[in-house]
Amino acid sequence: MKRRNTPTKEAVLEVLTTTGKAMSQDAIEQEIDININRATIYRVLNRFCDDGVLHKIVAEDGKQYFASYNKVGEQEIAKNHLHFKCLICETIECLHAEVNFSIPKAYIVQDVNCVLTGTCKNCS
Amino acid sequence: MKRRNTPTKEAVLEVLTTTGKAMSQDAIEQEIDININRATIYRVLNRFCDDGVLHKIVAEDGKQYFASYNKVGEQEIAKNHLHFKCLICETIECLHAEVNFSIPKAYIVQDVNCVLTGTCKNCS
DNA sequence: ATAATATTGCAACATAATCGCAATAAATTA
DNA sequence: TAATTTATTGCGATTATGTTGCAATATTAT
Repeated sequence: MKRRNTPTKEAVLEVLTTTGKAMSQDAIEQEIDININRATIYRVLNRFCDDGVLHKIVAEDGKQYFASYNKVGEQEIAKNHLHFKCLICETIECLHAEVNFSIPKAYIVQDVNCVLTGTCKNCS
Repeated sequence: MKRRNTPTKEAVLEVLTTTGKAMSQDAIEQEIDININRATIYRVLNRFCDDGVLHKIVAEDGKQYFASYNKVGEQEIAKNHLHFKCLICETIECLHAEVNFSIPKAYIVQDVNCVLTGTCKNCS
């Protein structure tokens, strides 16, 4: 399905690439000047995920957070990376660090979803 | 607050220690013969978590899964361990494997929530 | 047996996320 | 530029997960 450029998409993507953090739908909505419907934001976010522009993280609060692979002024983040949720500033950050583990080789790993919780470098 | 023994608690704990898997509230409810209210199951599960008997995992579906630290006939599982969600049999398993990562020391890690997705040893 | 209070069931509530459908708007074509 | 196609949006309704208040019940201790 062909994509079209809309103010909504641009606004959503702009917020995420600027902060470089993983944000929830309502946090994104608050950061955008224009009014965008909740359902629309979710659809835009999910479409970006399908297209490999964004990725989705589910935190221990059960909510979905979305983050760009490209933060402005930084290198692109790897597909398999860690996430850090700070309990102080309540942001979720993508870390340039791989997750390592050793499990029996009978297991076939397709995806890694790893969220660390604690105090981030700005708040410690 | 003192705890009391009830049929509900026993039934819930029995299911989880027998399977050794992480289960959601509705999965637990289905496995129990007697009828137990949804809210009650959640309260029992959360109380067990508070008491360190169970632990809670949030999977990428945003749902909570609960697992015992002690599976019958197996060694106790460590606090910081991996979880594996099989896409075939749709179970969540606690793995006897630690998560390793290296991040800047400014970060203070309090908790690790790591769920691998793929095909488990029984389904591969 | 009685009293104290932990536990339960029920209903209501809160929140996250999705979906159908009609209206709108972007991109393509004439 | 105008017309056409169809991707996108907004709205409302819906689903699902999880929690909470409150009265009724059941467990434990006296």
